[in-house]
Amino acid sequence: MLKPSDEKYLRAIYQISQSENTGKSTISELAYYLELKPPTVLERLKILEQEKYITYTKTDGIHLTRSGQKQALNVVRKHRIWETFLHKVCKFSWSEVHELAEQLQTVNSEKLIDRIFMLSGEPKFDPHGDPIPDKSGTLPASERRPLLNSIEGCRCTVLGVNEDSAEFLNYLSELKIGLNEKLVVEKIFAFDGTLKVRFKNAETALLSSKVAEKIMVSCTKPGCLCGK
Amino acid sequence: MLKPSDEKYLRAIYQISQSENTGKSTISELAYYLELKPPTVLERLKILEQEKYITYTKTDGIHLTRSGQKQALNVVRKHRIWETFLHKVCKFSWSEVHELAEQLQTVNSEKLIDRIFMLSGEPKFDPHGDPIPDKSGTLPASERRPLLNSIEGCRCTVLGVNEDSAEFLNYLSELKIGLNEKLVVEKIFAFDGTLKVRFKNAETALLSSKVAEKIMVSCTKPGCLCGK
DNA sequence: ACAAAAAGTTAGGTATACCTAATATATTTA
DNA sequence: TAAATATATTAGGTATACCTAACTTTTTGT
Ligand SMILES: [Mn+2]
Ligand SMILES: [Mn+2]
Ligand SMILES: [Mn+2]
Ligand SMILES: [Mn+2]
Repeated sequence: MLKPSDEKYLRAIYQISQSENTGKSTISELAYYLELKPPTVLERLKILEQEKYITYTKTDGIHLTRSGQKQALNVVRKHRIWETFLHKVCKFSWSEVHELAEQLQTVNSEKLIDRIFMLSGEPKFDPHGDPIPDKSGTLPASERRPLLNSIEGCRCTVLGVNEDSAEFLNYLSELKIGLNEKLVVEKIFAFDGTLKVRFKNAETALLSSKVAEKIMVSCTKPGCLCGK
Repeated sequence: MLKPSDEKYLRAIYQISQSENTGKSTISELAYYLELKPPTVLERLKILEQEKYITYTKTDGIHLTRSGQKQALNVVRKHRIWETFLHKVCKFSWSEVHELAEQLQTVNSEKLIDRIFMLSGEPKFDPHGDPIPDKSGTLPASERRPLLNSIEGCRCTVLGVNEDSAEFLNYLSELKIGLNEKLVVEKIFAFDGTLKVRFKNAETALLSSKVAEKIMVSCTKPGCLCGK
């Protein structure tokens, strides 16, 4: 049985590997993500390596083994189910659920996860639009891509975000960007990559490339070239 | 803010003080209850004493201070609300909820407790019949007493139990004793205090004094002398 | 009242999970 | 390519939460 702290590490490694296109993570990234210092992380990685959940070499970085991947997906499942439950059933806001789910995900009962998943209506995606793995670790398909990869004219639906910090999520509220929001990419300013988007209600907003990179969307304009 | 482990100690001290009629607890009782060794407990008590949650002297045992009592009641509140939620909303059985609630009670969010309390229908008693303190620490009134204190002829309703071990709760299921069950004390055998009780459906059971001591009831026979 | 048993206490030890400071190794960048 | 910078590693330290073994004090039974 995994310790709560193992679960944190494996989920973090999984998340970082996902957001990087390299599929790996490094000690300093992990340390930053977990709010720990590099020596602490290194020490722990050695144990996770002994336990065969990861491989680590300086040159190749940190990779999940098959077994580690399976464990990580299970933690991700628990985390996202709790987030969904908190949002749908307990009526917490989009930006409150992550922190609470971090605490709740440590509770050790598959039966409990099953029940709260049922109570939440067994959805495929969490309140941030992230896919919920099934028990075998399979993720439901989606055509998510960063809003940043848009071309002018894209009609997108906001599926989720790639960052969980309250700071970021509150900023999105400020910008009036919410889950399942539809928006049109009206203009892209080549100078710094800023996007001008228009909402359903005809209001517009300017999004920096830093923000647009973290907003995950699917394009709904038929025949759009954004996905190449 | 209390550490999870402080909360465990304070709840344990509260529970023991309640079940003893002396209103205090001792190191070895606590150690037994928490499944720890006496030196571990002693070490911790010194810290809890420094933090002004308890007083401890060898002669007088362990007492909660006013502040400790307040904290303890809050933990009890969280614990019993989780138990209620697990039973009523998640459909866990009477005997499963305690262990899970021990894990869940450590989660730190008053708002979450409020929400799940609401989802459970804001009841006054938990699935074991124990009263749920309100936010100020006030317990709803009830005339609970151990079944053991009965006299022959008592008509009782089972309100709860004084022990949470799965072993005990499963034994009760075996004996067909459940919450809100009505029973009549038909005979008390002076030799060892064993009680013969009769259920609504006319079946009977023999309960050892050890079991009867832990079953909490209220007597519903008008003018019964059991309560003196 | 005294021996035996129980409860409490002290001393010293382990494992975990974190840290800082110093050093070594890679990677940038001028 | 050499210096500057970033990243990884080693060494050694702290706090917490547990333990056993040995000793002391208190309670209990005869
Ligand atoms: Mn999250
Ligand atoms: Mn999420
Ligand atoms: Mn309980
Ligand atoms: Mn209970």
